[in-house]
Amino acid sequence: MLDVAERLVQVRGFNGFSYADIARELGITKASLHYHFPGKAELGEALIHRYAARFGEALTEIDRDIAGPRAKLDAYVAIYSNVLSEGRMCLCGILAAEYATLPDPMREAVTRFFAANETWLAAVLSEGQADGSLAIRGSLVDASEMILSGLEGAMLISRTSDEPARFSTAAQGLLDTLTP
Amino acid sequence: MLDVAERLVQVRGFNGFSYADIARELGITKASLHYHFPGKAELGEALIHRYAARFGEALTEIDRDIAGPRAKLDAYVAIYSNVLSEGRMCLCGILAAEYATLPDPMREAVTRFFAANETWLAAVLSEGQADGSLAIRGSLVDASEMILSGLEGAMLISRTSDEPARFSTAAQGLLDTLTP
DNA sequence: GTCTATAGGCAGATAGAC
DNA sequence: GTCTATCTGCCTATAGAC
Repeated sequence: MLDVAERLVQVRGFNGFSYADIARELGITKASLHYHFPGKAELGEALIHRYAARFGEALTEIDRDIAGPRAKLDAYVAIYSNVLSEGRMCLCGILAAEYATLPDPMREAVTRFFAANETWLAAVLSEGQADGSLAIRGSLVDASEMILSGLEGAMLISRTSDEPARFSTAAQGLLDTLTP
Repeated sequence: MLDVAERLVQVRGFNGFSYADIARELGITKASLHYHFPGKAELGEALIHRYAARFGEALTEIDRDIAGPRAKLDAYVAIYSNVLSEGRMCLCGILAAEYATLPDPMREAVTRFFAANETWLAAVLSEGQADGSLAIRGSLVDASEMILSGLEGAMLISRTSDEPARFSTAAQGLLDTLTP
């Protein structure tokens, strides 16, 4: 159920799907869905928490399995690429667009997701700066924000285009600006 | 009426407002709105066309009044900053997030808007490359896509944060990557 | 151009049986 | 946990008077 809802949000947005859509795909009724999540707000919160947790695990795996700041950044971009390959937007990216219409708990969860990503990015950039493999102009925080923004924006725009490679070229161009 | 609708879309998204919202703000009835635009799809199309036309004029003014590629890019970023200062997202940026739910004519208009922006950006970058004031890695098209994506993404993310300066620092960082 | 009135449908949500 | 049945409210949209 969360899988179906997640996909619907990532493709159509939080205001672009209904309980009826989920119910139809699962072959159950809307009423059954309300048993698991009393309201759409609670469902939304659960979706973000699960997504953020999974994302956090992926970042931990990168830290554990991949050596070298640039390789870590490439792996980070690969996470986004995988999401996009299914026609999906980043869950929190699409929720950011609908931010003004979201209930408070969802807003806070979205904000936390971005903050966590920037913290991780800043650590990788710091590592790259220390070993000389990356050249960062300005502060680490600003550079992290720029990368996160650039990737979210590239996902957003590339979904309006019919060129699937578009995201990858934009993302690579972004990372290449960090090459000494 | 278009002004009110435009603001509602930019703040809440196309699926996040209704005819009733516009009617309430204008002090008229929903039925009156249908006289001007038979359906929401037609209203949406009109909004994009007007927005794109206004944007195109702003780009023409930049070309006419501002000398130097970097100064032109700064002026380009300033357009985005002004939009964001009112808590709004770029109209086509927020529509890109809802792309899967949009009627075909709106999709095409959004796609054209981005293409026009990239064409303009590529011309400015080309000028900067020719006079040596900008250093572009990779193709002009790729660099243009990166800038457009970066700005749209920075708008998207900065609206989830309470730091108003966030967009500007990300945008400046993006442009600074083009400094020789 | 704007109104009243209303249609028809779908939204999120609840009660209560099984 | 899932169902049927139902509610209330809002959605887009239309007909027809002024």
